[in-house]
Amino acid sequence: MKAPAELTAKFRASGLKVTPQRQLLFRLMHENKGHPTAESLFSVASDHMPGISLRTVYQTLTDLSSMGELRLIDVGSGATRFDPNIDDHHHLVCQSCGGVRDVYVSGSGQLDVNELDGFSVDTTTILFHGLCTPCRVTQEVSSTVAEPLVRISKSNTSSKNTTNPKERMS
Amino acid sequence: MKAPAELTAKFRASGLKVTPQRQLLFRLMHENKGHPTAESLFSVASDHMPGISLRTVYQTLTDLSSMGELRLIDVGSGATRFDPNIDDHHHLVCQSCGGVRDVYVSGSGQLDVNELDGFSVDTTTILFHGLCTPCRVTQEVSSTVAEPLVRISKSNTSSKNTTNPKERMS
DNA sequence: CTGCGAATTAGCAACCTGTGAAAACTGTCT
DNA sequence: AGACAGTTTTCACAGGTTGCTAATTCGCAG
Ligand SMILES: [Mn+2]
Ligand SMILES: [Mn+2]
Ligand SMILES: [Zn+2]
Ligand SMILES: [Zn+2]
Repeated sequence: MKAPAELTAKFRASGLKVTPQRQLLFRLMHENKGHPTAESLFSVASDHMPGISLRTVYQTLTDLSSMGELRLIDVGSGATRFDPNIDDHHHLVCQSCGGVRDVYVSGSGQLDVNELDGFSVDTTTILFHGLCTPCRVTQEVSSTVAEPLVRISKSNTSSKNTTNPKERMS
Repeated sequence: MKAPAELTAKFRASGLKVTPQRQLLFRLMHENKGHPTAESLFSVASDHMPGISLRTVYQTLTDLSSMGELRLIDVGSGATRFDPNIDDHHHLVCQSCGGVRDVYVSGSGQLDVNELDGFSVDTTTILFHGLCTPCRVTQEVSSTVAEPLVRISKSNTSSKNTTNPKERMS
């Protein structure tokens, strides 16, 4: 995403006003290396500017995206994610923690598609679903240790073992 | 998706009962060549069995999907779509009418991904966004005819020209 | 055939994400 | 400074999906 100063100029040039809320969001997104949801960005923005509304966050983000300064991505996790990276890239999505990471793919243009049959492709989005390293590790551990086959114990010790990798894939 | 008879067996083997509702849904999905939403399937099911509940449709579809007989796909159009085709395939999504069509892609395994960096890929989903033939045609037409550059006319003839291709891509 | 436990239904409530609308507010231009 | 158009905020609400409960039905193992 462009720097706040450039966005400011671009907004004004488009007849859009540059408000403190927008400036804040310009900055937060510009500095952002991840793929925040509106809600998570709202939460961060609220720390800097209490009182800002979620509606404004949505508004500004969709403005930015329709100006091509931002990409909207949907990894199927419910909420739309906003991507400050507008390079041609794709995403890794961890099935365990939900983390999303950028990935650059070569050869996506040479995909052999059958029965295109008149359909004209505009953009291609690729999602790689799998496990990020932290999640894969904890999974391996818990699978080697796994299930003590129910030894003694009177009341099945409620297995609240939903391992929480707390990784940073945002 | 497997045939109703096989699903019946599989359900019973899993200790699930085979009710008329489930049988109907087995059949409707088995015969389905598209990518229905829960709601649209509910609507069809209701014709055959008035009184069936949307809740049951959701229930059965998620049962089927967790048994691997069905795939859940999210093309970003709001509602989850249920795909009876569990072959390894991908989708064309029309940006104009929202239609979804199957497409078989070769070479998706040989995509060169940079910085995989420990992430282990399980499945890859590819969405080709673009225009289906009917939509492309009406779009071309309306763009060659398009915008008479405002000639005379007193009141800009309200361009209610949102062309409705009514195609069958479901 | 019977009985038990599962499944369905109806009628909600709740959740999440996102949008529409109205009223109050404020950036920007002159 | 003043006017006006664009913005923010708030609140309501829609769409999709799941959760819950109670009452009833029903599949199916024995
Ligand atoms: Mn990205
Ligand atoms: Mn499909
Ligand atoms: Zn992970
Ligand atoms: Zn179309």
